[in-house]
Amino acid sequence: MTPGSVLPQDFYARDPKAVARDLLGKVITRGRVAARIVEVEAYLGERDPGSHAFRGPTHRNATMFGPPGFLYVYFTYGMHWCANVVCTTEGEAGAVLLRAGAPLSGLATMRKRRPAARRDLDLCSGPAKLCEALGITGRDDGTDLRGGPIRIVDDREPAPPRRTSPRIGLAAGRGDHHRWRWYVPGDPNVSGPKGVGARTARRQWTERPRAGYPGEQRA
DNA sequence: ACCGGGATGTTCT
DNA sequence: GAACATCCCGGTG
Repeated sequence: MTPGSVLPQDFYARDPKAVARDLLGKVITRGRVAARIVEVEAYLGERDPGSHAFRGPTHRNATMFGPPGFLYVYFTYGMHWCANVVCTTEGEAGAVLLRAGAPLSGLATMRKRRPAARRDLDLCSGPAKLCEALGITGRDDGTDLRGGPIRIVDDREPAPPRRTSPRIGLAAGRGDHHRWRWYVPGDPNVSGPKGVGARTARRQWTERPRAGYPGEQRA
């Protein structure tokens, strides 16, 4: 993997939907562990019923209201961490949820952190899995993505193919109809809806592999 | 393969 | 007391 350049703050100081789209294909790193981002979701802040910031600032979502280019990490379902990238400007709470990645390097470390993963395909194929593989916890909330332990870099690979879909896991009426999820079609690490109709829905959302995209992993 | 349900604790009603 | 931006395991076909 080429070294790559850290994404500048300007990259994050935009509408979360634009940031989400442009984050596909970028690389998140922690030490020697790295994954290519293949699935994200945009959350628009106080005007988005699906966002943690919908009801204004709280202790939990404070980082979202800070400057762009920082990591917002939250705890959910009593046992999982999820990581977001803070967008727009200080005082606004736009963010992008990192939902899945394709393992690039440090796979041995990932496997150690995620003993439940039976295949490499299970290492980063979900928001909480990605956090666990990269060792992201609440301690990393509020850290700078340009200079902290966790960084997002552009390794100058060509932009991957992109698709959109409704966001996953939102209750009805929480903005679940907006197509604010972006993913790389055909990448097997992309997470999908669980439960009834998963197979049909997954086909609809993930579709078929396209031209071989660098970093795309077939395990 | 495809489901169904349990785990587990913080946040907000 | 309910909801929750989830994951994993074990049952069944």
